[in-house]
Amino acid sequence: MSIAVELKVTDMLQVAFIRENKEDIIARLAKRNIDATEMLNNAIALDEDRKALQTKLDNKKAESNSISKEIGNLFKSGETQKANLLKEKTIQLKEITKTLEQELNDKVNILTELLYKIPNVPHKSVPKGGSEEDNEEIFKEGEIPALHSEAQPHWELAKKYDIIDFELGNKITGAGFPVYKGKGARLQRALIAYFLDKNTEAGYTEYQLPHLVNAASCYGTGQLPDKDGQMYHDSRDDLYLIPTAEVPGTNVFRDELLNETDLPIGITGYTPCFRREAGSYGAHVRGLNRLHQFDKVEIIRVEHPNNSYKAFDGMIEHIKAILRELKLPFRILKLCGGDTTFASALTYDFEVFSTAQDRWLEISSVSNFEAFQANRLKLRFKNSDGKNELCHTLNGSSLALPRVLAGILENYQTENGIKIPEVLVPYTGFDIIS
RNA sequence: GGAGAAAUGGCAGAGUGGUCGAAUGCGGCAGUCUUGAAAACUGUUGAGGGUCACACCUCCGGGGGUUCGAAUCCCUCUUUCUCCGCCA
Repeated sequence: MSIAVELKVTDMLQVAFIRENKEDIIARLAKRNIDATEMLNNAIALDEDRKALQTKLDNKKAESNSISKEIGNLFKSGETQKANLLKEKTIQLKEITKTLEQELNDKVNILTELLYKIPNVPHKSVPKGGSEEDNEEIFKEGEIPALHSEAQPHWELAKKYDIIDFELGNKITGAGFPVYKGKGARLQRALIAYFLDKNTEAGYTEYQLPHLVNAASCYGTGQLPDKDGQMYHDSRDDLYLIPTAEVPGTNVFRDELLNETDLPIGITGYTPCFRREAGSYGAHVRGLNRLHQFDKVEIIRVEHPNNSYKAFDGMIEHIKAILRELKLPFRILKLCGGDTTFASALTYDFEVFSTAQDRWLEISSVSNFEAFQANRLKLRFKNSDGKNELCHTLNGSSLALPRVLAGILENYQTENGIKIPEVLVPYTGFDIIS
């Protein structure tokens, strides 16, 4: 199915932006190691064609409209013969408009499909780079604990204390679908409740969202067409299992026209996330490091464009505060162009140090999408001039469960068992797993 | 699953073939009044394409059809509501 048909996209706002900022866009997309010159030129050329066709068609329609009006008047004044003569003429016009319409449609489809493949333009501050090697560490905090000599990675601990069963998940579903048991399950639930509480305290409204979404929602946030194949898809009903709460959460605002005073909006929600992770394998995907199904609490913001980067900073501080409370050593990376996701203009990743694995684990990703998603979502607000303007959208994990859990298990392990971070004890009801 | 009703601008809600992009109300914006605000009154206010600006074109849930002409008639899909049935 064509994308344009799926989404009824007629909005060409993006092309106007491309035309005016072509050089700047090319320079910035170069940070993603993409040479967009040809793509942008194509888009502009296609749009020129589109306009020409549109004008031609419009003129034919105008002609046809005025004749119809005339016919109406002739019938009223009883000049039937004249009217019938004119009818002949409109029939010819109809043929012409029909072909033009078809041509225009095809053109729009090609253009729309092209536009959907252009990723967001990175923020000025984003470093150029092709892979995670080029990410910039911009912040680091917390002490890396000195573990006892028998310290183990979390998958060994999970087995030892019988709190996560990877093999059982294998039987029931397949690899990457672990089963949490006993205190493991309880700890998981505690973390979810704790994160949601922290987020609502910070002013986010809690939502419970659908775990399956339609294709339009996936286009809205940019998972389609970019991530087709990475999502689980039910072809019978053409629904996708959500890869993140970002998709249903941001699509709450699809096709909305807000008042300026409605902004900012912040929502939070817990959902499981489903990812096919096609193509990933190896030692780094052991245990909880990479799963097909995992839990995550997400925060999502809709902001006035003038305020979105300030809001971004606020989200970073919010997540810092949570990690401080959990007393986990963490660092923040500014992602380089190549590592920044398709829809994002600026992304910071939070990583927790896993002492037993001696490596950093990504536990949160905070992004400002600027108007990229809003353009696809048709999410606008009426500004003080009375004009409709695109909002900015942001989101971040607050937080992703499995690796936080891995970090806790590994960093809090002692010879007597795994201690529970103080702030979680009210939620778990126990203070050690032994 | 069965029967019926409905889908119109930011919201509510009129409109059954040309004079309808669409009454009216609310909301928004501007003004009068006020020290300021509220109330009241006056004016203004759908979206997109296109243009230097006009003109012009498109949009009344989606798609298709009838007609010279469709918000209005027909078909179809989707969604919502009411009643009945079933059910965690």
